[in-house]
Amino acid sequence: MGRPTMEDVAALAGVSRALVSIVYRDAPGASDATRARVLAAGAELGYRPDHRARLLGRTRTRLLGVTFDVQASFHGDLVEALYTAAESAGYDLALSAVAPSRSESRAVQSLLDYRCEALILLGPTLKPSALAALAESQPTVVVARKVRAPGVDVVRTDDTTGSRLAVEHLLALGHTKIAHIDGGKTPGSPERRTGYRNTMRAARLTPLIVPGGPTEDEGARAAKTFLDDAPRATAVTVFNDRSAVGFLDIIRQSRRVPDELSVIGYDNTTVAALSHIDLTTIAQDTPRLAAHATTTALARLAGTPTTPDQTIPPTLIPRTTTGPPR
Amino acid sequence: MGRPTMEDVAALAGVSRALVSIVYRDAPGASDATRARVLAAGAELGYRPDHRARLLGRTRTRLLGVTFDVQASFHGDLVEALYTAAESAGYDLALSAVAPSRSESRAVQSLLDYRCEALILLGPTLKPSALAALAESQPTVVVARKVRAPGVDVVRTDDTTGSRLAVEHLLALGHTKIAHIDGGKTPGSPERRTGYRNTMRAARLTPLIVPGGPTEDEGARAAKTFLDDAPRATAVTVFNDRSAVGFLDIIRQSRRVPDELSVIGYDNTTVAALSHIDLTTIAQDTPRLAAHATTTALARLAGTPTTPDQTIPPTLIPRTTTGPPR
DNA sequence: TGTCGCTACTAGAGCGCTCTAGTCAGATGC
DNA sequence: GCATCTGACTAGAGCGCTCTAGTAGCGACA
Repeated sequence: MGRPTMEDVAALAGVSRALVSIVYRDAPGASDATRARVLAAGAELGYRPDHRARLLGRTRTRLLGVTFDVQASFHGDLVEALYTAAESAGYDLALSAVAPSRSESRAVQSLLDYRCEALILLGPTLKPSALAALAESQPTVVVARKVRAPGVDVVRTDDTTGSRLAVEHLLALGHTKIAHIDGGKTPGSPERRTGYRNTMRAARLTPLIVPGGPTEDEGARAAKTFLDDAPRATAVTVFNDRSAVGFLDIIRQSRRVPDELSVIGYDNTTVAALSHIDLTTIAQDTPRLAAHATTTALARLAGTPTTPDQTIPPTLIPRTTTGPPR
Repeated sequence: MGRPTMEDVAALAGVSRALVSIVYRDAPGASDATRARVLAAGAELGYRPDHRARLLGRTRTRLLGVTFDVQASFHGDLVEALYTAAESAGYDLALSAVAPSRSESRAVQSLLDYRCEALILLGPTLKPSALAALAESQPTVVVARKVRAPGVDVVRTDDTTGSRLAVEHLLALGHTKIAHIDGGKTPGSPERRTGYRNTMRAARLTPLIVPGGPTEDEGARAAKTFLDDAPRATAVTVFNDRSAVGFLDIIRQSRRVPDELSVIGYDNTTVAALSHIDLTTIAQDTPRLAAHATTTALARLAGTPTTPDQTIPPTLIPRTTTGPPR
């Protein structure tokens, strides 16, 4: 027999199936008394509308497909924020995980099979051409990656501003000898480098960039280069938290942090927040990223023009790895 | 007009809708020639079966509902493994995230609305009574948490064995003075403590347990207690990786690791694998956990008797925080 | 030649909803 | 008193599939 259907509720309440539908959709056309009676009958039977049938019945699925990397904790934050954003727009989320053994195109296909109205891809690695192809059949929003693909909307953090915030924080503390450990050719690295350089120049200071990369190891390696290249620097902005953690691990052997050296990371990962690391960092504004992604997808759906590349300003999270110079 | 339907494919291939269904379900009853012709027509139209309609049409949804914590990277591993396990059983996964702003019961309800055949809950925090209630309407498997609730199957790592492995690794390296930093009243803590104690006793050694907890801070605090209580210990097994990382951070100020002190964590988190931490640890066998969870759910579905509490042995991941005593 | 058995296919009734196009009282207007 | 309107409710046709029951065609066998 399985779970109760709308028919069962209708029979118990002594009304038609259609009326039950009206009540459960919260649509106009039922008196308050009947409404209450139907809901009571539904509750008694433990009725819950079948989502599949509901989706099939109406033209619009009110479903937003989201792909995310199962390992990226930043994606976790975004998914949470997307739930909130989608819900307030009356949409539901269909999640599809990307993992080493589950490719992104696989994940996307399964979302399409559910007839999601739009796609929100978190940090996708698909080629621009593949993204453009997806965008042809439904609105496609890329979050947290800078890509140019026709028809694809991008919502990302303004990394140039992020870097500027980091440098300005250090300037405000009184630092003048500020170096930057860069992220090599990682996405986002050019923007963060530019933000650093521009802010330094605006303050009439000399930028000093140490080559680095996105991992702890590269941060650790950069620490050695840093000691040689910029021994007199009193502060450093690092490409990201992971790199900063590796950097700190080495640098602490010869410098007290923050007394002798202030360090800022980027991303506000959970590792940065660990009490024994307690890294000052730049946080991406996940609720706004999520809200903009949702709004953009819905705007496309509605045929409203969208801004294809939106940047959201990040914020500084001051912790204990930064302080005034000695 | 939207996406092509089965009807469109049928028309193009010059066959009935039912035949197209047969072909796409890979069911017997179509000649090879027709099969090819139908698939060609489908490909030409870019047809993909509508998942919702497919689910509605058949009695069984072949859908496994999974709740997971969006922040727990361990859950990420499990989700990946579950995709693999479910797929080989011909099932698909419906994911529902649990987050601070999205309660577990919320997540479960949305899975039920999709008429999942069974529920797989990763580290759920629901009360046993709530779990039992869920188990009444469909198979419910709890992964990575020890709970006793009628009708609920549990699949978890054998933590006693995990602790034993840790101690045996240290014994094999030649250690005899081995302490344990425990996890307080965290789930799993009693089992891990027991495993440590039993293995020590079996080796005719005196167990020494230092109170601790699951976080970095508690690990760091335990490090101070440890230096007072067990100054002569040459090795220590810590409740989990997070605690071990905090412990290491403090202990390294007075002891060289592993020369003067060997340290083992538990969980094999990504943090443990970071090259500058490189923590020897105990890894949970996620593929097997996932496989057992899936198998158990399907067995319940089939009416086969299940083992309500299954434990999977973990494995030791040797890294550089352990070595022979000086 | 009749009928049995097969394979290859089709017709059509669901699945559990949504939603358009009604019906049918009873209130309102003139 | 009659047409008109409105609010409350129902009938029934989909949505895009699955799946059971059934048919058509054909070779085999007695």
